Amino acid sequence: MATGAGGPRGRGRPRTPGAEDKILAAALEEYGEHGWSGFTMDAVARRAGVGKSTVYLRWHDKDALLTEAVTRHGIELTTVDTGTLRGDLLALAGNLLRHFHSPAGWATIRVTFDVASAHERLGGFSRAVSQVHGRQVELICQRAKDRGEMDPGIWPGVVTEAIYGAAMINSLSERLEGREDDEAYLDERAAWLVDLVLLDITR
Amino acid sequence: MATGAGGPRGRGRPRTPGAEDKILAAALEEYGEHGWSGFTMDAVARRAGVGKSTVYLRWHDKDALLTEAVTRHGIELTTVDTGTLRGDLLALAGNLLRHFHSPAGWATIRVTFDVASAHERLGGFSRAVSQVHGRQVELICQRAKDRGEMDPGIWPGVVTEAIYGAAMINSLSERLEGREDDEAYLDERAAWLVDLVLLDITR
Amino acid sequence: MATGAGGPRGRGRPRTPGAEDKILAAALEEYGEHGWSGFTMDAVARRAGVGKSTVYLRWHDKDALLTEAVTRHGIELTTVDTGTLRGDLLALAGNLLRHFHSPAGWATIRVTFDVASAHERLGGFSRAVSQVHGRQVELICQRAKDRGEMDPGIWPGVVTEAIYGAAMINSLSERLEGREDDEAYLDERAAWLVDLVLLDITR
Amino acid sequence: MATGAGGPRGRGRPRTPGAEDKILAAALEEYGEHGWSGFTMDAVARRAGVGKSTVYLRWHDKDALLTEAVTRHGIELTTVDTGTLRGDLLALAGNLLRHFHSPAGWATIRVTFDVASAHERLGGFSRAVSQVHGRQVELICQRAKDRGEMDPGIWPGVVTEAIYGAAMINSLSERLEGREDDEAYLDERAAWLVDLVLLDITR
DNA sequence: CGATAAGCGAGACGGTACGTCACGTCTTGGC
DNA sequence: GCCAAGACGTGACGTACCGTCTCGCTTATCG
Repeated sequence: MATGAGGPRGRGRPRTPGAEDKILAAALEEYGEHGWSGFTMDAVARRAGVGKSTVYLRWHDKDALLTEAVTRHGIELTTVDTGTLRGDLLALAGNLLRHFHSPAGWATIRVTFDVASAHERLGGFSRAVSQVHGRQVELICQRAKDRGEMDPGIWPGVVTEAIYGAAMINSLSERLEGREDDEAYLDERAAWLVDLVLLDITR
Repeated sequence: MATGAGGPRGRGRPRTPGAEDKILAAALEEYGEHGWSGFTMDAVARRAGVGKSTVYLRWHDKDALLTEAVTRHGIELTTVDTGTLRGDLLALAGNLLRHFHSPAGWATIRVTFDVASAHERLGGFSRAVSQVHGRQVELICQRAKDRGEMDPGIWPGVVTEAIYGAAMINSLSERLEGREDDEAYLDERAAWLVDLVLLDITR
Repeated sequence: MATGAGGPRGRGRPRTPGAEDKILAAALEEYGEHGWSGFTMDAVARRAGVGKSTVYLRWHDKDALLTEAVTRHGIELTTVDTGTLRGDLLALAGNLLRHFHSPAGWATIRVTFDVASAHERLGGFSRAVSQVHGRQVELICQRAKDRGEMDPGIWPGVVTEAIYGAAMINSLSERLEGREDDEAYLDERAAWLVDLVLLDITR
Repeated sequence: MATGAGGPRGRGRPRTPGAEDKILAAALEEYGEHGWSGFTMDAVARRAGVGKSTVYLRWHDKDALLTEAVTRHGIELTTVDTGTLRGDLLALAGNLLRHFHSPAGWATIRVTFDVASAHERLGGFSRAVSQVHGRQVELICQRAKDRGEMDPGIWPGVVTEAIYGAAMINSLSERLEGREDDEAYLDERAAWLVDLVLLDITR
């Protein structure tokens, strides 16, 4: 992961400010267009208009770059406090479905699976994904529990797995079948999904 | 995909019968051990004890080999007729969870996601996955409908997506957290999942 | 080298009579067109209209085939008894120049040089070339000595080397310069060459 | 042929200075030890201690590398001004005989013949050989003509062909017969050859 | 005549080298 | 000391050819 800003302000030329964002964006675009094979560091550097050394100065290798590129965009997921559990979950599920249907969101999924396959280096990324994504659901559940909408004994992971799993499989099957994006359909699926989850946790 | 059997019985030396299976098995093992990067055709050929030409004679490139290796093993999933919808779904969910936790099953997922990302060549594979996996659920649902256990108006795709999505996300989260396999836990999850689905389709 | 005819007349199907000549001819043509690199056994077999096994049944490997193809054609060189040393040498030199300018003759030279570079297996070929070519000159010289035209003390090798070396370098330089074949020029060169040799051996 | 030195001084890392010489030397050694077959680019790169990309960056393919390797060493032939035509020719003939008996010189011959067979790409190499080798003889002849030792009407090519052809055939026949190198014999042959040429051009 | 044997065209086989390409590192001059 | 450019050593890619092998077939001799 890139060395965060700040630091003791070294002596030489400072790192070009916009470089990191340009590179991360280029990485995501390349990954989206060409997939893992066909995703080359040279192409990323060329597309970002920087030299390879600038890339390798910030990320140790290909995996690290791609992982962070994907994490950054996956992290943008936010939730709103609508006042009801159903409203919160509806917003989350809708965002998630839309996210997974976007190139960046889809890339997130793929990288997550790749990372989950490599036992050695999953530390940072899995933690990031688990925490960032899981945290949102925990917040929602906590609010619901505070309001008395939800049994305090229920583990929020159940909700997380249900929503994320459904969104993932939905996105996958649509892609396999070549279906087109359809906002109304996504909303409908979100509603169906949330009601199912509510049914389950109040069962 | 390898040229199917049969044909007009060409004139030259026939292709070595066992070669394809050996190569596919070697491919799966290599993929399981080393992941996509680190999966090399030379290693597959060496492990299978064949020359590279023998591999490339059957599969056009790395992707094609891996795709078929994974499809073959993903296709082995079968179901049993236990006499009840719940029993059928329990067997399916249990098999699926165990499958996705195995190296070959996990590889299936990864390759499926990769294939779903490449719009050009998903034809054969996505059809295979959709049909083979979807067909099992359709059979189960048809039997349930015949027995009057299930409302004929329900689209089996709902069941498929729920079970596969849950199995997938479950396998993913276990891997991300480094959890170990646990038969009892898998059975418990399967039961929980099936009951959720039943709750949904009888809602 | 191919097993000559005759033999005890085995039991199985006899070797197809014309095959050897077809293969040798095809080999020479391939060599002439594509050189050593680009000279492939598959192409030879295809051009000759036979299977590879038919080729390998007769020659142990590529070298052996090419060597014999070239030897066969190099061996066709014959001389005539014109009654005078100068006439005999003129005929020989003319034939030789023409031979080296033909594709087959040029191939002979190239293969000879290749063979001369491989110390292990030059046995058969070098003997063939030395004897076949050297023998002609020896015969001419013997007749000349018998007629009293030539000092018996002169080693015929001198004549051989002079004529063959000149013909070889002549052919080489013409090729390097892209000059076209020219019968009259060849005859002129032959005459000049022979007179030079005569000058030398009567010196 | 490798891009000559100089140039506009590009921006990236300069090509490693010694690499070309190391590679050319390694190529000659490999060729000398293993001949054309058995001459592999991997082995050349390994022996030179460089990567294959470094080789292919400079030479387009195997032929180009070998051709230049041989040209470089063939070009080293120089002559001395001994003050007499016979002395100059003796020195040249001696050098040439020794050159053709050395592995590098012999390789020059072989490659020259190969190049002379490929009509497409003989441009650079044949010109190099013709000019470099022919130029030496022209210089010798010019000096002889200036001194009045040689009829100005004689074309120096006659001398070139005679000396080079004799040296070539001599080296070839020695190799075919497996004769060992013998300095005294080479000098004797050189003297005999030069006297023959002198006899001819003063005839 | 049928059995036996070898040649034959076709082409798959295990290897190995080809020439290309990407990785991650290193080395310039310029900023 | 960061940067763009690009050469470097390494190693996998997918192709092509080597020399061997295994088919089904043909063409001979021998019993």
